[in-house]
Amino acid sequence: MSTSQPDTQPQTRWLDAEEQAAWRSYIRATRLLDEELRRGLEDHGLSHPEYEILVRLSEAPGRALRMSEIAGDVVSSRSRLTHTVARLERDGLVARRASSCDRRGVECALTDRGYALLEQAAHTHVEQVRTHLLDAMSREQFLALGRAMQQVASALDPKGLHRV
Amino acid sequence: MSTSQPDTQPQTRWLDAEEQAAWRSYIRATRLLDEELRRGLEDHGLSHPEYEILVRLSEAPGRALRMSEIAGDVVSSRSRLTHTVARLERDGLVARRASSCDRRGVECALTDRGYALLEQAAHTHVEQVRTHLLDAMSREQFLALGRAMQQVASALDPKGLHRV
DNA sequence: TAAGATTGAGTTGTCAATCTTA
DNA sequence: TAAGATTGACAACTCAATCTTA
Repeated sequence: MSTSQPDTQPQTRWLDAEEQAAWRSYIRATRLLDEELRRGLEDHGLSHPEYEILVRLSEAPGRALRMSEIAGDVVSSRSRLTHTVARLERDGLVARRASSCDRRGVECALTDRGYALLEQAAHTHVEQVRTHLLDAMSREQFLALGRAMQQVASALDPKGLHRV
Repeated sequence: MSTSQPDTQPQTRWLDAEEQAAWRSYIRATRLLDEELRRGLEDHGLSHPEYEILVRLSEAPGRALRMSEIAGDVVSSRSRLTHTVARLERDGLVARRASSCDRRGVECALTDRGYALLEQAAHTHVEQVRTHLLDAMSREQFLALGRAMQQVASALDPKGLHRV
């Protein structure tokens, strides 16, 4: 859409040429990177959302988390998380059990098989992140990018809860 | 996955703590922003991929492009583009016709209805981009982010072709 | 009444196979 | 043979409705 038109609708703050170029670079790079990472994980039979769930579980005490905690961590709707975890469970990578404290809740635990697969996938994945993101810029640029994105995340989800 | 383990597999360059934090901020912010933008466009009956296709068409001479050009622009597989454009055509937002020069090709043109819808959706969308991305950081931060992402895009797709 | 989680129906995306023309 | 584009089968995601317990 044009960036500097007279603006018949009220108060739309269009992007100027530089902002627009930056925005398009952002969109294009995120799309290309997503695609690249998807292909890397595909070789291990994992989608990116699935991979991230396994990562969070691997870092949790007892390698287990409640469904709602995972959903907040990986920015997923509860519904999507249920479907995704159902697949992971079908493949024997995680196991679900009723939560001990809150009987409405469900705990999801990483299996040994899940951990083993994650160990393999992580090599590929981290190497890809480094190659395509870190190696494309200076360390300082990357850390600055991280700070900027942290600000974005905080503004969109101040409590880190990611309510859906 | 852990960031500094002994590394039994060869030559995996793990992320250090700062790099890892930056990477997670990036992932989290992009997920949250995607979600937010999706909801904004939903009110206009458009997905983000659909919106981007309409934008590219609106900027093209004659408001028309070949399918393969669109695919490169918006980083989509040909197959996905065909499905998406089929939906846009069903809704009367674009129209396809055989390419004049190359009879293998197909041209896709924005309809008046498509342009009108885009004009409306663009207000919402641009306002969201500004609110959630631009307003979350300084202008210089944002332009720096754009430069970094431009480097990433160039590395992933040097010719700007996005071969799938 | 609300929170945690799941379900099923419909939509969108992926992959491999196919068709047409260069 | 290869490039442009499409197709259909299958997988993943979204939304609204449902079920259970707090």
